[in-house]
Amino acid sequence: MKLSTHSTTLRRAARSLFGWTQLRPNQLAAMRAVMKRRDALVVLPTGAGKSAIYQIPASLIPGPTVVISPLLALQQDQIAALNERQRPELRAVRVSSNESASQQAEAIAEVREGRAEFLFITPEQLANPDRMAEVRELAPALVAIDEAHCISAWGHDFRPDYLALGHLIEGIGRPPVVALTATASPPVRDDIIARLRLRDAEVVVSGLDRPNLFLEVAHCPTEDYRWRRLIALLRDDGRPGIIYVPTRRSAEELAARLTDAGFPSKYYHGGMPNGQRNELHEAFLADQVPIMVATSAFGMGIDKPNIAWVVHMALPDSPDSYFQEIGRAGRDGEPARVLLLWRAEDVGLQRFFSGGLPNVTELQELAALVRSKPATKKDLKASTGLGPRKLAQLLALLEQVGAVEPRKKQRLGTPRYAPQPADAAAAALAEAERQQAVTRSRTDMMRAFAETSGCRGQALLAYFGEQMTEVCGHCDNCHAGTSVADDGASGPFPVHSQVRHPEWGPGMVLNYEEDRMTVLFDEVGYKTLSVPVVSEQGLLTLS
DNA sequence: CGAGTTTTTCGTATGAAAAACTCGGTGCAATACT
Repeated sequence: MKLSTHSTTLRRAARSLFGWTQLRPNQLAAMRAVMKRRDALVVLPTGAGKSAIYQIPASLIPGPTVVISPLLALQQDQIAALNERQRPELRAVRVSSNESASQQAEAIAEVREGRAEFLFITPEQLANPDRMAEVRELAPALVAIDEAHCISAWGHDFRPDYLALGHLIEGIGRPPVVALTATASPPVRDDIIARLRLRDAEVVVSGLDRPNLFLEVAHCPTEDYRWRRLIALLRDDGRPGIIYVPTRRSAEELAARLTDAGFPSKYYHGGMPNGQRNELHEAFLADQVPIMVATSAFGMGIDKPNIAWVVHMALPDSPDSYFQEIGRAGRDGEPARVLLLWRAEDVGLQRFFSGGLPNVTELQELAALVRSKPATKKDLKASTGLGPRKLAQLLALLEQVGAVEPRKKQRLGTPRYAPQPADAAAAALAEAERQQAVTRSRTDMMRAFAETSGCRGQALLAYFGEQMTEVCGHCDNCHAGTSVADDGASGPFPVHSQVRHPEWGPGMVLNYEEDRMTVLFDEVGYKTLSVPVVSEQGLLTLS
């Protein structure tokens, strides 16, 4: 039988390459999809041997593998881990702005000549047409997208090349694609599949519940109370942990204050020099920094098993970020605490981060400019005087509404049946409003999580599309006895069914909790509705 | 959006209150310097 042949081969390779005597059922299922050259989306908690899902099949499939990974520091760790094994079929190289031109050429040559299996690269590199052609020449047999949730989280404004990944993969010959992440709610999964243009993808999702994490939330009326709760935890648990703060300044101030108070701490944020960041990262992994006070920059690639607690000193922007950040605790399986200390005022900052709306006139002028003559970003920057950040945001929006498309030689042009600039600008603004509504509704969901008196494990997993029938038993509310068992609470529409609201348009039913239901609407984001009202007034219809 | 800081305002002068202003996350790559 062909399937079992793959299984045997995979098991053998796992033993020979990684010394593993067995593979978990989810790992094996995902690897088999890759062996069959099927596209796959894999959602597994970190530490569940996610990288091996592409690495083991890659070692067996003829032809190189392109690994698209978002952070250079993370790439470096992954490459080091592979090359440490000293196996030619696992050898990894990369091209990035960190390498000189000759180093880059050498890396490409190694892959071309079969001396290396893995080519690590960023979306930004692939967006360069020369680079894309070079990679296409290598005839990659597989593309792995690491930290695939970044597509959804970063595409819109932060790193726009993430939006174009589907296009970029087609540009290198469109081999089978395997996308991997530790966190992806059902809408995020849909977004990843759509943007990567995965075909008939095998979706592997494993249990997301983390029973050894004790989930705790405290509403803090004052800053002083927040501080005291933090100190109480630190006195209680001397093991290493991470404190997440919302701003760089608060990272520096809190680390100093804690150190003064007898809790030696370091701080970490994106505004620090790279060398210093690397040193701190390494020191933390090596148990030399007991307490790290950090912004969200301290995140991906922190694979430290003995993080015993994670505290949030403000409401995170979304359950997606929150889950990602608390997931770093307790990887060794030991009991770990996660504590969210929040104030209603925290929401203000998230509002700011969710950004202002673009100017319609600027959008229209930009659309007209590209229409008059295809231009590079550099040309557009010169002729509009817009900053690079803003320009990229406006262009991404115009591209999404079909008013701009990438052309050869880094140029941007107008598609054949593109809307007129005025219409394009209006559509782009509407798209920006929609994105903002969805982003803000995620913050609403985060706040709802903080305010619930029900089971937090259940609430969090429901957000990620997992329906728990029992209470989690490892959160403050379960402990206090206020969690209500979700006895298969259900309502008029099945979970994950598509519905339509007269005002909010189409949406997806996500879960039921007591007499409320959560629906994710395409246009306005997450909304919580009362089930009796929905039933009595016929608010929703199946679509 | 909102906290924190600076400037303006009132006019007996002082300093207190009001108003105005500023700042706030995540990283790639390439560029401009030493």
